[in-house]
Amino acid sequence: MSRIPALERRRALVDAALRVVSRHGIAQATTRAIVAEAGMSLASFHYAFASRDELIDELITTVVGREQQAVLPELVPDGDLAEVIEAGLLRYFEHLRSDPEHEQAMLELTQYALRSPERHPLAVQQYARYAELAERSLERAAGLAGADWRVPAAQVARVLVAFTDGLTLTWLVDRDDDAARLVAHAAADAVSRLADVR
Amino acid sequence: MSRIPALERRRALVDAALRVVSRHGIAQATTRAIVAEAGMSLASFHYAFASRDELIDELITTVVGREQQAVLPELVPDGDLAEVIEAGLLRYFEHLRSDPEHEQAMLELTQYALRSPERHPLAVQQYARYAELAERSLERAAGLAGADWRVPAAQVARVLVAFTDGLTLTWLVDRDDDAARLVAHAAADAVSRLADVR
DNA sequence: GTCTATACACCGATAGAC
DNA sequence: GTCTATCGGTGTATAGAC
Repeated sequence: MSRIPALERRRALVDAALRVVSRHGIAQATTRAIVAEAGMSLASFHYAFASRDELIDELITTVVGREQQAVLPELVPDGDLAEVIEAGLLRYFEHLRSDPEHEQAMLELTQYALRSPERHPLAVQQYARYAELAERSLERAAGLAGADWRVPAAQVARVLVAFTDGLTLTWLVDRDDDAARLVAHAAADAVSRLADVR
Repeated sequence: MSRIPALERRRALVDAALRVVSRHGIAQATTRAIVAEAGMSLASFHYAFASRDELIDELITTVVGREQQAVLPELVPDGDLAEVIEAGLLRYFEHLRSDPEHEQAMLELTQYALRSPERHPLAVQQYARYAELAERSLERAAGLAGADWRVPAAQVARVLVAFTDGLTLTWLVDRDDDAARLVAHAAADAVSRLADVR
């Protein structure tokens, strides 16, 4: 068989790599650990990927797209703008609580990418995706609540991404649900004030 | 000489380790790289520390205390509460801009600590210190601006720490100064609304 | 106490049998 | 195409000369 098995193999290895990074961190995600998780031999790895770095690159890029649905999903059309945004943030928070290791893995992959000039663009692209997704949600939220952004929505989106990151990181450290919900509430309030009610 | 040289050696190694982590990331902070940075031999390392992990633990704890001054310094007594807080956040942001690698190193050390049960408490302690420091600043800020916190100041402090982290992480990725300043402004606005003016 | 030399485990990557 | 066996390199840690 020519190419499709190789692609499936790559996919299986990327999935296995994500599981290993989630469970044990990127430092422990050696090629050996990854092929063990995927139930393959070491040589099969290098048949599918030229190097470990190549797999990590693919892991970073593919994993971002996969998570797009969960991070900022459909907004509930009840309430004013702040409430709509807060509901979105709380929904993300529940996603974080249900799979903390996954978000921890995402943070580690980001910081890993920041450490090499060749991979830094991957992190930039990753955050651009986040911001793009947040922007669309914010525009829908403003539409639902009958408001208009005073600041460009793209910039508001960056603020929202920053708040989400801060919530994630601090919660991963202290696991304080109340504090996280307070962050969500305060962040939603702050972001909503960047819009005018029509 | 008996003990003081050993302590000085430990200090020199911790300093060297921080420089290596800042420049190249924790993954590259091998014992070899650290002793090279400190100008020592490999054996000298294990005379001062039982293991690499022991040094990393000491690095995490000592480095937190050192940075306390810079993170949230004296507040300027002009303006209302939001302005006072924003000035503090912007001051932190200038600190971040002046030495990005140091803050990146702090984030990496935190995430490193999160990955092992024995070290997780170090991260908790680290963030407790941050929160404690932020709490004192917030109380002084409320005093200056003539306001009272509706929510316990300790909880407000956690929100502020989360916002600071989010600002740090997103700026390290995109290096967008305007976006970071917008985050600072929005965060200061949000946090200030958790207080009542007297 | 401080060095050089080295033990031993594990890393990424590859050769070569099948 | 897929495996086992292995290479060359580097990691942490230590032994032993000085």
